[in-house]
Amino acid sequence: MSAASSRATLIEVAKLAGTSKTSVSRFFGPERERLTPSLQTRIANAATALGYQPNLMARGLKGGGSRLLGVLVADIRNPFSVAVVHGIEQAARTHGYSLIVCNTDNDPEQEQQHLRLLKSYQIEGLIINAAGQPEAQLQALKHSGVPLVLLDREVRQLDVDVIGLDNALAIDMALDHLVRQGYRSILYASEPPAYASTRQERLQRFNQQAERLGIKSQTLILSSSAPDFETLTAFVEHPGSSPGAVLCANGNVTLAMTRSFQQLDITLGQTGLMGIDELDWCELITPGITTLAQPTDDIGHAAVSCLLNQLNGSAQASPVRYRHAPRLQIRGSTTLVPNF
Amino acid sequence: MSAASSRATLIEVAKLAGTSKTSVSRFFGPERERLTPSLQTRIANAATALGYQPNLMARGLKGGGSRLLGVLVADIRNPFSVAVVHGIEQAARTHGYSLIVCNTDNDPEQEQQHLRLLKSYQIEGLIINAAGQPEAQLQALKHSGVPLVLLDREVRQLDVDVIGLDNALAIDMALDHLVRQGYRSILYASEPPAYASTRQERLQRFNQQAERLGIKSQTLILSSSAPDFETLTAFVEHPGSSPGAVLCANGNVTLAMTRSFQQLDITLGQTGLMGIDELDWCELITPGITTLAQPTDDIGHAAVSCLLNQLNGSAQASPVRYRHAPRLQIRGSTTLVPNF
DNA sequence: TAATAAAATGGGAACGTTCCCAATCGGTTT
DNA sequence: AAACCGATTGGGAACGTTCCCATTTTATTA
Repeated sequence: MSAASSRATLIEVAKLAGTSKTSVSRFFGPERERLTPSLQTRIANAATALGYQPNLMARGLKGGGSRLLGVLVADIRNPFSVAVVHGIEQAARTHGYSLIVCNTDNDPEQEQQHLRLLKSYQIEGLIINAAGQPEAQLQALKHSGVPLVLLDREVRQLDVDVIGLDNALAIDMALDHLVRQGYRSILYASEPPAYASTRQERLQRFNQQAERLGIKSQTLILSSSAPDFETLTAFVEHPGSSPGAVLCANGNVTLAMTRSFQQLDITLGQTGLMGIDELDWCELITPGITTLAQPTDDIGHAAVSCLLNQLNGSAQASPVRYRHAPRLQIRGSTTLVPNF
Repeated sequence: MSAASSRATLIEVAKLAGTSKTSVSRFFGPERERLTPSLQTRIANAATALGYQPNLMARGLKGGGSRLLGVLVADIRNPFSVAVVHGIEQAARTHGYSLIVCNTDNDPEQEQQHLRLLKSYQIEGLIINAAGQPEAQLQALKHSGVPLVLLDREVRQLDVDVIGLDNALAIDMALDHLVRQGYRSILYASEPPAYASTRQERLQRFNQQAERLGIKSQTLILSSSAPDFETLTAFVEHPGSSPGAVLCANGNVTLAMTRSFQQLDITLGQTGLMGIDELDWCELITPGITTLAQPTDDIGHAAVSCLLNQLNGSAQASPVRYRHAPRLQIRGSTTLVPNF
């Protein structure tokens, strides 16, 4: 019995329950109600007696659906990504789906590889936070009928639903807050915008709005190697006629900038610091770092329901672009204190 | 061609290549070398022409192995867990395996559910960071021939390989460091030790070694609700005849304690603070928090090779208990500075 | 009560692979 | 040149499920 526990099959259950495989199959599918109550209990008993677990591989093979969703994340060690995956997992579970989570470490090469793999597993849907521009592969997937949702980052020339932050709103909220707090010169720090639509959108909106609001603005693109102390020092020492603040495009940048502030001994608040993405430690850096928190669970849930909508055929003709609003978390790093 | 791209099957490739399904199957399996070079190229051409991708569901069904590993994590939002999963993913990928990652949110109920599910997917191995004590289910899995590896936490009465930190060594290193820095009274802060063997081991070793070293010691079990300010205040104000330090059992505790230190306005260093688990922000809290970093990638890799060993039949008779050494990262929070 | 409709159940094929075994194809040896 | 051997190739069954369709049972109507 012990070794057989993994082997209990539909047919064995049927035999024990004195019925046919078809009925047992129905019992475990959506047609359970079509079965006579007495048959239902007989099957239920037999199944539990044998410790039967449907073989999802077999089901996936015959077209009953694999009940698997693919999740392709660009950087699994990014807390934002993990938080979203957490949301996805919750939502998926309540709908009876499991996740194959793949991490590309921001490497387009690995991304291609993983995409091929996910296809092999007959996933019923794919949520992808693209690292490169895997346009061709995704197009192929889409054409072969696999529902697709882009997470956070768009892919050029690919007409599928996108779920993420309302980047324009986020930048507007940030600028509004900073201006309201008295900062008049703003340095926008971002990772290189190439290949990540989110970075481009935010950067573009920043430039646009800064001009519209008549703010003295400047941009700093972080290289992956050494921090750019010169630019930062120059900005802090000559913020123009009024106090300056640094706005960080995402959590990684906030981390890097906080480090730089400390190394250059820049006082938080006196020079403002604000970041998109909420992190555990933002409240711990005295006097606290102001952030725009993304509703990560909501984003995850939205991604899943988007997928399920497509699965149920109730897909929109034109792709949806679902943009979530951030939540402003005000802390000391954007409070201009008199210089003692 | 577009809609057919997902449908290209072994047989179609065989037909195009003018050969049999068996040969094509061999081409994609470990027996490729048995094929004539000319046949190999013919098949390769046909396969790429059709964009063929093996259907892993079918393979999993027929006993060729699902090439899937299950990973069951207790808390996916814990940076330590994510880091280990990252290591697991790397190692798994190089061996041609993919991951089904499930998160239990520390809920034994969900754990049971996920275990059932993973079994359904015919996973070839399971790496589990247990939330509860799912002894029965794991025993059953083991008996049905699925290789098992416990991550970080043991499960009672279950004889399988365990991979994790060398907890005794970690505590010893921490105490050694703290004593060397001049702290003579130590408060050990931990989450409730029930159901998490790691917590028990560390706590036990702490008590044991503190006594052996003749250190004034005390224990604080964090409740999940409100922080225990009284105990902490009392400890800081009456550390006995000499300076006191707080040792945190893991990253979560370090976070909670850092928060408490700030709220109670306790000066880091003057009262020591040290934690097991390295976190992004530990260097950012002035003057930096001393930690014991776990070699997370190594742990992930070890877990996978452990699994593969079992798969290759070269399993040890008695389970291995693989304990990794932490790395001491010294920062200002454990440097006793004169009180100005 | 017979005829008919509706509901419940069962048998068989199919999904795309792997594996076992049989068949064929080279080249050697006598 | 006949016979043989190893290497290479191919045909068919099997894996556990779902789905289509045929069959049986039950309920409804005339």
